[in-house]
Amino acid sequence: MSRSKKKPADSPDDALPKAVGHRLSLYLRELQRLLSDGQETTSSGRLGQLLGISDAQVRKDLTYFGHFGYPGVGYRCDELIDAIRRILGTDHRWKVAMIGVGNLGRALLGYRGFAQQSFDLAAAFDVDQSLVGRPIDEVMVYHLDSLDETVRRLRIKLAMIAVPATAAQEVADRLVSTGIEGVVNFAPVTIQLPEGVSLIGVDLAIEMEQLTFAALNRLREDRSATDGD
Amino acid sequence: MSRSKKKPADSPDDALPKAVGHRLSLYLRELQRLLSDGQETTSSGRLGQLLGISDAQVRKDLTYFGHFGYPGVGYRCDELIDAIRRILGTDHRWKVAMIGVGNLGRALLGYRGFAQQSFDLAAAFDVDQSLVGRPIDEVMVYHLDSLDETVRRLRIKLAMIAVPATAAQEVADRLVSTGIEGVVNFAPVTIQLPEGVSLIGVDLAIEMEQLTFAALNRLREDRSATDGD
DNA sequence: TAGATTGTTAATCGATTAACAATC
DNA sequence: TAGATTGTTAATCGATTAACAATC
Repeated sequence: MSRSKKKPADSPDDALPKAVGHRLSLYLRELQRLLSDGQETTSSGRLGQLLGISDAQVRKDLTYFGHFGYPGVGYRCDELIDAIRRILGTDHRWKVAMIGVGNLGRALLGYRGFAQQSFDLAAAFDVDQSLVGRPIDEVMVYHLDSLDETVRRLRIKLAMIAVPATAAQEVADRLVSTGIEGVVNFAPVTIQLPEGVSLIGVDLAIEMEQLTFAALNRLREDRSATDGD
Repeated sequence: MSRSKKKPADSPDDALPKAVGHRLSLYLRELQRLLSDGQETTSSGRLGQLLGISDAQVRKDLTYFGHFGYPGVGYRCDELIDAIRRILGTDHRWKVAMIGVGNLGRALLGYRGFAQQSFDLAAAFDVDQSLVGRPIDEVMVYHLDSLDETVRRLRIKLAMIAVPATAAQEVADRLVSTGIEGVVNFAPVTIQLPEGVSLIGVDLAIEMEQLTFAALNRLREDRSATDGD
């Protein structure tokens, strides 16, 4: 029997509920801000208040992977930051490839927020020969033909797809064959990946749609609340 | 009594479950692709397959706001597209303001995907005088000081925040006072808005963290699946 | 008609919240 | 000690799935 009934505090044996992941990132961002504001400790109540969720939710999320709190006191920001980074996998750095150096890809190459959270843009790729061979924001641009060779040589494990929708699936397939571990797809199209590769889709037009949907939904709520009286 | 027990087919009186909104956008994107590929009809099974969700889920989502299907046949793509756009609010166009014309803001001004889904970038704002007064990608750049006046004059209802994290909350507050209806925040910080304004947060570093989290979670799953045997 | 697929109900599953003893 | 806050259990809530009669 290689395993006890209770999980060890800091290396969970079971997958965490899906919804927890995103909140962990929000906790981390908030904790980093609190710490840089000079706050040494905080509480589930405070954290929940800042993020608009309940204190019980915060504590529950954190207990999935250990016991970091001090009853009567709260949590030490630095300890909790370290713990969450371990869970998210950002306690070490990751190399990232950018595929597509058009409008959006170029902007993302210049975004400093990635490096701050342990992601290093290690290479960019495009089919436009006029872009190849020259760095953009200190990231070298390679021809897409060298994708497999370059990704393997530099040991890149993650990629962002910022190519036109029509090319996204083919690029994704080529990335998979390099042995990549995860992909963020910015192209406005659903792509299919095999089981073993993580996929996050970010569609900017869809985010805007969620805004108008929420605005209309608010009207629908109001209507049903005041209706029938 | 102004209302029957059953909801009318195409104008729901109750707010839709939160999780449904995002899937509606995915259905819409897929339907538009199917239609442009010449598919006149599709089915819940096919749609679910393309998006990796169950056929029951698709049908359930669609029945929240009506009966569009033809038993034995499926759904007409064009009808369903129209219906979903009505629900999302993209059956008419929306004017959008971009606040912050740095790296990211500029890239977003050039993104054609917004216009395709009914969002028109109507004005951009920055504090950098050297940018003010000249259009970028056909969008005029105004000084942030004229935010209130310009947003009201152009009847802009939505905004994107692409300013540094430290300025995001103040910009958000100023937007609220113009009477804006919704905001997408690209700054990596939590901002607080009053009840009546919709807020979507898009943090690109957090999306990357979700990728590494998912990759590690996969390992945790495998470990617990093969463990204890 | 036989085959396909919807709309809908009931059962299941998972996630959130409330409550409180244990702890500092 | 009194006050604050954790970790955890049980109750609640909401979302997903399975199943199937109704329909074309």
